[in-house]
Amino acid sequence: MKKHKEILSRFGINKTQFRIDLLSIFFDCKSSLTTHEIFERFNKKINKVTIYRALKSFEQKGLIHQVPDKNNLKKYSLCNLDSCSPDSHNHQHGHFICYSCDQTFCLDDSTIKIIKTSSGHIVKNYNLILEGYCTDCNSSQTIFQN
Amino acid sequence: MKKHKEILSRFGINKTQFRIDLLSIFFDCKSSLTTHEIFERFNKKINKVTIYRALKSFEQKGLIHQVPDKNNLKKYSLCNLDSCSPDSHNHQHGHFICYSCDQTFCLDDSTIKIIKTSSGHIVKNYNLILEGYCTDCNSSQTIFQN
DNA sequence: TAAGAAAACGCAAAAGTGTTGCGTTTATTA
DNA sequence: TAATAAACGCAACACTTTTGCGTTTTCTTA
Ligand SMILES: [Mn+2]
Ligand SMILES: [Mn+2]
Ligand SMILES: [Zn+2]
Ligand SMILES: [Zn+2]
Repeated sequence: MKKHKEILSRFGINKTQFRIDLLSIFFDCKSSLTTHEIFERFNKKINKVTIYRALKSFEQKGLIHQVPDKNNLKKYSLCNLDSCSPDSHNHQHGHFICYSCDQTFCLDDSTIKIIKTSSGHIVKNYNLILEGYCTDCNSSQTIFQN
Repeated sequence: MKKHKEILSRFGINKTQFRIDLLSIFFDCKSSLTTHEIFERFNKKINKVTIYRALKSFEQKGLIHQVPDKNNLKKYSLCNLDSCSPDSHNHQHGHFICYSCDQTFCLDDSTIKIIKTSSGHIVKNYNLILEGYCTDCNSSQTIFQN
């Protein structure tokens, strides 16, 4: 799509077919993506090293950010492209991790409100991790409801 | 120490020398520990597999809990031994991760206050991650202060 | 639009973390 | 003290991620 090419240019990334497709996958994705999930979406036609390098580049340029994952995998979500750049990622939002499907969802500011009082440390960024059962898993597995 | 042996018994873990030492390391540690850091503290005299299995056991029995880590490593901190057990871990506290030294600190309840409004998900647990510069790193690297 | 430079790519190898199987040792229980 | 269970060391393995290098593609600019 035209928009995706324009974004890659703006963030200083060469417009290869793979990177255009990768960006559009992130735009379509409601939650977050692991390397393996991306590999699957390309029907294993792309080299995994290429995926790793693209993700690292996207992250450095401010397109995507890592999200917490219970299985210690690298997992990424699209940034707010207005507030992130090669210079700095600016994230003040929470993440929801589903016990059942392991997906990580970004939560927007309206979903959570945080009030923090002081400690001895200098806080530059924060991330609230909520754990539980996502809407999809909850509706299909009422056993977990209480 | 006597206290550590008593705790291991109470949580159903055999009192081997290594596990006694491991527990006391966790008691001494102000922040959190990776497998590698534990390996170093034993001067590489202990097999890494033994460390992995001890950590898994400690976690299952309710002695330690995993904490978030920027490098996707397994990292653990001591639990509040009054509120955690083999049956369930009960954590509602935040963690502070230092950009400079990578250490993860547990924050007690008085440090943070969280108010969360609803989303479509069912929340079972939460963990607030604060990022920035810890007191030690901050005092030695004033360049980061602003 | 045709070089030349820079970025991205594929393949192979390696590094790093964590797991599993199995025989042996150590601790607990009775 | 003998039987049982837990913990241990070693070797092998699985898996994710990184690095090196030569090739291909994209970008720049003249
Ligand atoms: Mn970002
Ligand atoms: Mn706990
Ligand atoms: Zn789910
Ligand atoms: Zn620090």
